[in-house]
Amino acid sequence: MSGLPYDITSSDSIKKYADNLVGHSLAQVVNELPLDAYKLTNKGRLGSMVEEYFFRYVPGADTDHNPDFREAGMELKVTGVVPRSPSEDFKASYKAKERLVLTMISYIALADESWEASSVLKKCRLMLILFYLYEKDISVSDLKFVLPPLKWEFPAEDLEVIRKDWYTIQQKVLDGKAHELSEGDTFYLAACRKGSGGEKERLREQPYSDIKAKARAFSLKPSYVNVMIEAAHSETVSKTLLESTVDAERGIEEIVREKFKPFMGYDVSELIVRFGLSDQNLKAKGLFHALAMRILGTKKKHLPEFEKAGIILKTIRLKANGSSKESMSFPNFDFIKLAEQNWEESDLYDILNQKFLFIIFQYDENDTLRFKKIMFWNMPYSDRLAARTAWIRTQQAIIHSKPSNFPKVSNSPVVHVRPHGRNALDVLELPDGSVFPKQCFWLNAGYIADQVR
DNA sequence: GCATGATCATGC
DNA sequence: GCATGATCATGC
Repeated sequence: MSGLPYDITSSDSIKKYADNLVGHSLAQVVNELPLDAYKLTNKGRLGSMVEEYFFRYVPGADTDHNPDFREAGMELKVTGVVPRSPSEDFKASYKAKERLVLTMISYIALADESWEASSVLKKCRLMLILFYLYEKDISVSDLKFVLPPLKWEFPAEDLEVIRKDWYTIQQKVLDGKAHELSEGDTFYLAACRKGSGGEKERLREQPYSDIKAKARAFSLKPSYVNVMIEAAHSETVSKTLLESTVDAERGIEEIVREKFKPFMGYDVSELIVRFGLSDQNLKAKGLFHALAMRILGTKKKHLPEFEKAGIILKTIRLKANGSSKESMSFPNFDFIKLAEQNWEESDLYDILNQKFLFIIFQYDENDTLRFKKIMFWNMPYSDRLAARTAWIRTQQAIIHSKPSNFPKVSNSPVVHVRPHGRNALDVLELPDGSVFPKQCFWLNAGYIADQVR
């Protein structure tokens, strides 16, 4: 056995291990970095340091253009991103700092290769890309990794464009014009300059001309890397919860518990980074909901299994003392419709008969919000009776145009009624023709805390 | 443009 | 410190 915390033959296992880097710098996740690592500011060293100290993986001498993780057939790439300016109308809020260098070009070898047997394809067919936030003059050990690691396989159409690019570059070499290569020659794959121009350039030989050419490497253009960054943002782990009949046999509840279990006790801000939500608006009120869905493996707001089972996912923030920070809202109701319904045909009746999945967070003594646990819940019968009483009082208040009689926390033990619109001007009509701010039923914060305990 | 899933703000 | 009223970012 390798003794490594991941399976070197499995690209998925390697990727999963790489998740541990997200939100951190190398110095934060590796206990014993050599001292000089803290002084290095040459970003080019980061890739090999990640390989050596994080993956603790040092493959044998590579004379044959194998990918870094030879057994898994996957090349590791570490590349810098910088924030996009807010005005740029892109989803991702990072962009590539630079082109992504794939492998050095040997003009001599290139002349005799075919694309299918080329060193660049052999090495980079499958890549694991780690994105770090570029900062000037920062030690490489302190650079933070952002975005989820991206396991990248070129889409077939892209690979075709790249194949043509590769032949364009090769043709220039065959024409004895390696010294005239330019990044503008090609579309996705480019022959980029390698080595700084300032110092005495080390020129290279080319096979069909005596003129020496600048050292170049195969690279993906920054624009292409930006597409990869988009992909890292939007990558979906899985669309469904139950990925096999084996999962299905174990049941929704167990699978869900398993998904959340690894993150119990985690600082929520850490999870937000790990699940690629860090660059979204952290004030979005659906943030924790989005986080929960990502832990479940989807970027969407719905999971088919939850839809089918009628499971309502709700997030709860508890204070350090165990009381709930907020009451829990439901969709707003139509006054006129509610006035005409029976309890059994009401929306609230439906909701309270459904199964809930509570995702529970709690502030610790240091005011750090941590993921505490999950809980499947449905409302006990006696509490549904209390909710019915509140619903009937609400109906009476509507019928008699007395919104001030809506049940309140102070006079209703389980649910109460409160505004739920865009603002006070977001109104609906009452049966008497007047309007009133939209309202909805809320589970009392105190009641939630009791149920969670 | 509105429903959704929430959190924020304030007054008692 | 809680109850109540108000509002927000987002996705469909």
